[in-house]
Amino acid sequence: MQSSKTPEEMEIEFGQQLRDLRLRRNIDQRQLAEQAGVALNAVKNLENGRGATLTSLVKVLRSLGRAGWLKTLAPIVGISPMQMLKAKQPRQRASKSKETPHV
Amino acid sequence: MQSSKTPEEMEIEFGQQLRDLRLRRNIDQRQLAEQAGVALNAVKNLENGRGATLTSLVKVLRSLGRAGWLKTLAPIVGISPMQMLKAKQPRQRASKSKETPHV
DNA sequence: AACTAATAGACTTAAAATAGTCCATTATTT
DNA sequence: AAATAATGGACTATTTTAAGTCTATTAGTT
Repeated sequence: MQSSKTPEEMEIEFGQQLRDLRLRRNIDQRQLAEQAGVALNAVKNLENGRGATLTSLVKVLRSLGRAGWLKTLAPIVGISPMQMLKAKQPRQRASKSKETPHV
Repeated sequence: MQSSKTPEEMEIEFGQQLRDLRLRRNIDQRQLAEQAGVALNAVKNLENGRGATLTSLVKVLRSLGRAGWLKTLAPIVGISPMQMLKAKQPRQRASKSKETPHV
């Protein structure tokens, strides 16, 4: 079942997590902004889900020591060593026959 | 050891993961943009790490079925049931004594 | 209870992203 | 190998965010 949260709600909840991480380090928004190299307003926007850029997010995550999280988006789908031998080079573009897999 | 990648590099690698997810579903950028409710350019920006908004990212993630990933940023730090009883309400602001924990 | 400091919100200007369109390039198909 | 379709890149106008500053509120301290 899809949680059917709106993008706005999701941004707010996401911001709460960012705040959580910051508070665990016990630094205020101003300090975080400084360390991350963004404006105080950028941090406010992120934590309150009021709209932000991916760049601001990345800088803040680095500053919070959670940059590694960004690498966990697309988990590797492992294939057996035997199959690996005859594995084709991965697609670089979507193929013509539409609507296929649904992973 | 910090990977010391620049924010720019990180955005590019992140975009490659987004592309990966899209290709697993075998849909093209145009289809993804439509489904997500963003412009084709927004998808291009995301996948090529050329700058994007958090809103665009959230919409695209939803469309790719990876909205749940957004909830995994700040893992819960569990405490024992006994300690839970006397647990104070969590901080809502950073405290005065600066530079403390380093989680 | 009074004080202090962290955060929210509004405002302005500059910078950046979105949306829409067109053309060039290149992977994939046939 | 030729045809087709997916993607990259550039461009313009519009919208959104960043950055900087100020004020109001309120959590946390003393």
